[in-house]
Amino acid sequence: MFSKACEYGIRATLYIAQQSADGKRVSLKEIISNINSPEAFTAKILQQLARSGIIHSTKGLHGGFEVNSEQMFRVRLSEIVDAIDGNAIYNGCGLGLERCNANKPCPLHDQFMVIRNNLKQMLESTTLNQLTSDLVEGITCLKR
Amino acid sequence: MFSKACEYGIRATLYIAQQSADGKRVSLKEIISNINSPEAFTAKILQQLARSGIIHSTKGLHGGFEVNSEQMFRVRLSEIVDAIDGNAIYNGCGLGLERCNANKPCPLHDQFMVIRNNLKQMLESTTLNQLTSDLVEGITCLKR
DNA sequence: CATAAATAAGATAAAAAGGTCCTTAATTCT
DNA sequence: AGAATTAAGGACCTTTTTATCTTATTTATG
Repeated sequence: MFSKACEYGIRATLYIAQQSADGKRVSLKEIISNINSPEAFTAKILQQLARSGIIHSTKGLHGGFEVNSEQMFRVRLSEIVDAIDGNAIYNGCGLGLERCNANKPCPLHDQFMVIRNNLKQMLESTTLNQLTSDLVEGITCLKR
Repeated sequence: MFSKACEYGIRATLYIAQQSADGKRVSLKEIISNINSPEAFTAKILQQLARSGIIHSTKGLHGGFEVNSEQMFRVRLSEIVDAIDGNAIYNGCGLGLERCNANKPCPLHDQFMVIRNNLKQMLESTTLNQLTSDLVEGITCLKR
């Protein structure tokens, strides 16, 4: 469904958000050990997320990553997916046709439309904030 | 969503089914020109589909591919996807966790469950037969 | 039976995704 | 100022996916 980079990106962002909700800034090392992801690769993804305005990064001693309160409430999962995987998952044809639309649809056009719209709707309506509370309470987890 | 191989596999199978509904056996060259896919790569995928019992192949002069009537009514899209991409799209965790389940769910477990179940249900309930009539009538298409 | 037409199969190549390493830049503490 | 710590960035490597090339094998037909 998503690329590995996108999976790590979402998990990392949620971990950062969880800790930010607690007023804590976190380092790359702390992130990777809590989401179980490869260090250097995760660093690249975090750079990308920071450049996209999804998370905030600070260099130097006591630096690290955080999600400010504006981001906590504004950022939707769709924004992370767009930043890393692009919009092919919503816009592209499920069977790989270049120009597939209601006029000249592929045989699964309507069926895919329903599923993709559900996915799109879910990602666009879910904010970081909504997912952090269950994490904080230990109901959900980001590794294993 | 699906790999390129799977996209070509579904399109090829539907083209073969469409022609089989008309009593015609089709060659690799005819398939690729009608679904717009790379020749040698498509040949590999067709081998795999034939080994999996999804289509039937015949060697030699006047050979080619066809879908017999048993296959036409038995084969679901899910069977093609399973044969080429495996079941990760249904079974795997959306965020890439090894062991994600209702007891220790990832933050998107429930949301993904709904979407995946819809997809699974759609693929498992759709037969080749159901998709060929619209193709024959020119309502849907397999290239462009 | 030779030939042409067709798929099967194995080896190879190219491109993309996944991942690492090393140096640089920024910041803070002493 | 200098050392320590942290992220940023560029080059590089590895694996997987996508795709091709070459050589069998099969079969209908003149």
